[in-house]
Amino acid sequence: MYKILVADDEKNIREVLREYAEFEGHEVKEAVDGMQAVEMAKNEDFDIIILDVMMPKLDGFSACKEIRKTKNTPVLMLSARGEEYDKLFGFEIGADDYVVKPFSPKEVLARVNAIIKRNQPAAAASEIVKFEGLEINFTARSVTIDGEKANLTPKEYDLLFYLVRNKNIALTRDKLLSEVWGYDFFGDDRTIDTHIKMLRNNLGEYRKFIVTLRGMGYKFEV
Amino acid sequence: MYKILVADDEKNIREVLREYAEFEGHEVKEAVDGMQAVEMAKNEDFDIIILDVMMPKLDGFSACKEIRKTKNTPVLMLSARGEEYDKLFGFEIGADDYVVKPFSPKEVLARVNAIIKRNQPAAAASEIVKFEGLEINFTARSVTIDGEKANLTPKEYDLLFYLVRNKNIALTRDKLLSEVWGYDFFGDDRTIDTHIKMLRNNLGEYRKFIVTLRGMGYKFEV
DNA sequence: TAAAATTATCACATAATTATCACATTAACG
DNA sequence: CGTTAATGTGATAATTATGTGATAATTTTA
Repeated sequence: MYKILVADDEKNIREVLREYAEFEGHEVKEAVDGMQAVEMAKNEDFDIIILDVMMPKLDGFSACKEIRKTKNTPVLMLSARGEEYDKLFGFEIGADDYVVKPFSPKEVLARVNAIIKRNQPAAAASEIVKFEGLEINFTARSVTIDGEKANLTPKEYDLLFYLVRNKNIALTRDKLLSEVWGYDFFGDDRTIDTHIKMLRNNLGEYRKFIVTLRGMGYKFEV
Repeated sequence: MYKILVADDEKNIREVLREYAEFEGHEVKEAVDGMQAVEMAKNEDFDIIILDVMMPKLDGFSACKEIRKTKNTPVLMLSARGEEYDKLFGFEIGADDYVVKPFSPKEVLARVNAIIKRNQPAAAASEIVKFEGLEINFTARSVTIDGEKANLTPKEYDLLFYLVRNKNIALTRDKLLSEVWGYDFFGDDRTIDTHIKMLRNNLGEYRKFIVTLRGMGYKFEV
């Protein structure tokens, strides 16, 4: 889900883009002129801003320049057909892409997706592993169970992530304590057991991946 | 050493990748279309799979999806320049990275290494030995018998692991007691016999590897 | 600073493992 | 072949480890 700002003085343009974007699950805000667009862009973090070139109060190029002074939000410019010069100028001032009216909203959305992905290499490289319905996103530090977001505590994340990164490896309590709790933790071994218990409760049916190694510790087995 | 599957219908692509990968000490298998890639991926455990997007029979995306149904093997996609949407789609269906043709084999290998490192930091270090149908994984602290997971008790693991680590060496009861039970164990010699009995029961036909040395002790003989 | 959330510890319940014993079986040796 | 010593084995009591709910201590958040 992306947060998109659409700035255009034509109501029907804003609406057709909103309709398509919302259909794809994105959140859309609208601005009716360049000034308003700059204002909103400075106060909120958008994933992308769509700017019409011809707008009242402040044109698209100036708005883009202004926004770029404070933020690095990707910008897609819209303009009337044939204004080739505009296009070039658009790229010069740092627009990420350029679409000529009349456009197909589908194409605009495709470009929006392309720009955002291009600008967030982290999202593409995000480190995710999946074991059946258990999805673990190391980068986002999130876990989903059958698509549902799990709500783990920090220690539970740390413990699960360590187990998963060392999947299929027998881990002693000592090892877990020193790696997850830190070498300077001098508490009780059994603390681990309690956290394993809570983690298992949170993992539902996928608790099965955490196996007890009697007399030793635990491991994440897949 | 990684096990790599390269799936591409162009022979020269497969060969250049094979050459580089083998130079780095990896093992390479080839598939000439998507169907074959899926088949191979399901039957063997690769460390990474390199899929061309455009392949006969089954395209790279579909192959990736299909593989992901049963395995979590990392996938790197290859495609022709400019297919920007392909790239996005590739990430969407769970590819781990994406390289555009024409590529430098060096870059591909660098990415392969990066992906594998972040996916399995330790899997490559797994210490496993196999005697006929008896597989012993020291790292995972697990034993399988004809592919079936054995369920051993802690002492049974310790005893078996010690025997196997000292295979073909005669071990007296005293030695076993002090090494497996610990120097501070002052119990009965015969305790060992009982544990040998249970271990044998658990090993099924592979009990044959544990031989009795009358008047002495036991050894694991292969 | 108070309230909420998280974390560590404890105590008890439950389950699994272990050591020992008694008796059965086997091998070695004259 | 019979005797003897050693090993195999089933049963079981004793021990140990883990699961878990409750709660105290701590940290985070509002």
